[in-house]
Amino acid sequence: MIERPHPHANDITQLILAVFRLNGALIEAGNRLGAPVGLTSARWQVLGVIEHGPAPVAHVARTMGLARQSVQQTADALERDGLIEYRPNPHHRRAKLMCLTPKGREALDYVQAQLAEWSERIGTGLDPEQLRAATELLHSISARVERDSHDEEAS
Amino acid sequence: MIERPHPHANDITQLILAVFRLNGALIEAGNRLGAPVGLTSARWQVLGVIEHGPAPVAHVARTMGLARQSVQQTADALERDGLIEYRPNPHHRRAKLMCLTPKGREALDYVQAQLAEWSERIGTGLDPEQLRAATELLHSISARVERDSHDEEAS
DNA sequence: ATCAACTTGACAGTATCCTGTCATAATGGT
DNA sequence: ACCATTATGACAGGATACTGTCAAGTTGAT
Repeated sequence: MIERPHPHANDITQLILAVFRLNGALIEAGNRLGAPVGLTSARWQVLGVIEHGPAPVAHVARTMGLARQSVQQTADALERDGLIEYRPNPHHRRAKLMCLTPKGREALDYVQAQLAEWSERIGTGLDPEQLRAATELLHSISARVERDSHDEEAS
Repeated sequence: MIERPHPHANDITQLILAVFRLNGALIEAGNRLGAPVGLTSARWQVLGVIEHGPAPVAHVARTMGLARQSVQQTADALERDGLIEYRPNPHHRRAKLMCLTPKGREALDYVQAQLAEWSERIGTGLDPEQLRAATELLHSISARVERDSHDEEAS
């Protein structure tokens, strides 16, 4: 009799705990990384989205998979700190464009340089195949979890 | 010439994004799961820790890897909702013990039953070997990230 | 026994995410 | 041209995490 793959609930639980833990560690690392230029994970991730061209808040939110309002808060903070500025949008009167200021550009450059070094430190010695396999597995689980949530809410 | 495993920064970035996405999906799923009995992910996870015996807030926080103060807020909310109650601790006058009330027990039972079904739905068809391999990889990355953060803060 | 160090809960403040709601701007079908 | 729908920013409020600080309880070294 051939056993169909059927993981114990425990295998999944362990993976979930590992995801929670890594998530926390990554956010903390991101905060440390941007701290010298006054950026947090949330803030430099927003800057990264408008790096190659201005965009309205709602567009950035969609790109990042966050609520419009969350990004709005972050963006307002970035404006207060002078890292971005809002400019009129020729195509939409309400949806002002978020633009990097020189100060924002400088801060983002710093973070990206730090991030490159960090990736190098973290990644050396890891097997690229395993990384890609794990990434694929996580995606497939995300898809299942999201679909399951969606199905339940429909029923 | 044998290539030493040396992942592109991109492989790591992709894994990080997958972790963020799955983390979000899991929290949302946990919230949905406990909603019928008024529990969120954060709350039933706390209940789970004191399931097999009362414990003070600080102990629960250590178990969960959270700050004492975060669990305190959750615990106070659980007490307001009548799911736990604080009892005097014979071994420590300040550190009151968090105890499940019957109402809390009932809610936790419900969540755990739901969780079992959920794990079943999510887990079927996944390869246990891959799950364990991914878990191990995530742990190893967590360890690297945490050690890296720790080293930087020391220097 | 005393005192320093640690632990604990409490309180204040902050960051980041969320939902809900509103008015205004843009869009598409009739 | 009109109107319903959708998109957007603004504002309010809540949940979950954090740090910092304080006073009180506990513990251990001397």
